[in-house]
Amino acid sequence: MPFERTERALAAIRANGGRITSDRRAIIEALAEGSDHPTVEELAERVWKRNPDVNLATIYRTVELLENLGIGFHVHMGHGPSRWHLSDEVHQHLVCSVCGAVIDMPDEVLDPLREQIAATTGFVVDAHHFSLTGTCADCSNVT
Amino acid sequence: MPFERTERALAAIRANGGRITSDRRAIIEALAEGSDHPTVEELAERVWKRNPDVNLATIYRTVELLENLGIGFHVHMGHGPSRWHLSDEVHQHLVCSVCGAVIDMPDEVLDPLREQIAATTGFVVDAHHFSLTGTCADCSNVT
DNA sequence: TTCCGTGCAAACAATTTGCAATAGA
DNA sequence: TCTATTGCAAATTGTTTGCACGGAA
Repeated sequence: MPFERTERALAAIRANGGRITSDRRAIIEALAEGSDHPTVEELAERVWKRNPDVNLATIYRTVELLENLGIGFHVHMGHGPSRWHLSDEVHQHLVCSVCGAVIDMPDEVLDPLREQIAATTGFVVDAHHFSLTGTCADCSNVT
Repeated sequence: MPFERTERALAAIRANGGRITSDRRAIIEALAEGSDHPTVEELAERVWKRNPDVNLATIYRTVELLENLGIGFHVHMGHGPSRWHLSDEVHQHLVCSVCGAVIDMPDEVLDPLREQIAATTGFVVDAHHFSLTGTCADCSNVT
């Protein structure tokens, strides 16, 4: 699975006239390896296990490239740095503002809201770009 | 209205053992004066019309104070700096990622979603902290 | 052989902080 | 008076950029 995603991303870069470098391969493998949402710093840790010589700026440039090609996205989950994931993992994120826990939700949970908002305002909600903040079950109970 | 909100905020500070300074009064008046969501820089412009000597750091410290007292909030609306508003203006924001337009929605639009998520996960969605991104009616049509 | 991609270090934007001076209560 | 608040400048954090070199195609 991670392998397929890696190859698909590399193919997209190639199809766009971009070059496949060992740096890019290491970065994309590191991003495809988990189903989580690493920050650039966290991604760098993984990349450096493969190739310690990859520069941070290169990682920034590569995730930006992936986003421009529509195969990568960044999400803001609370304060702090952006978090990155590949596009075949689109879903919503519930982030607890007390303990920081992250709960993934299928993208469709927003469908009723989307329909209502589209009907009344014409606005098409996309919203994977931001997470939904709130309080998780554990933190709600501890009061 | 802006006057009342200003007095209420000042009272909350006083009730908490804080001191009322001319800087804080100017900052809160500037924030209460509109129903919009200024960044700290934009807020500073308004503050400086009242008192040009207020330091930026003081504005940062004051909005942080308001937030700690529960009478002010910041929202992330797309990239760029946080935007601030007083707590009696709680609502959701739809932000168009194409043209940047901001549409305010009553907070209750999220109620059905809140109920569904609470029922299935126990997570209590708060969510005024982030805006909902997407594409506004105009930008959707232009394709 | 061409350019694209990369390293490096400096630039940047938004925000925070330490500390001495100042001013509310 | 006593301590919270402020100014100032420096430090931080996350990210971007200019430019010369090196490596894919």
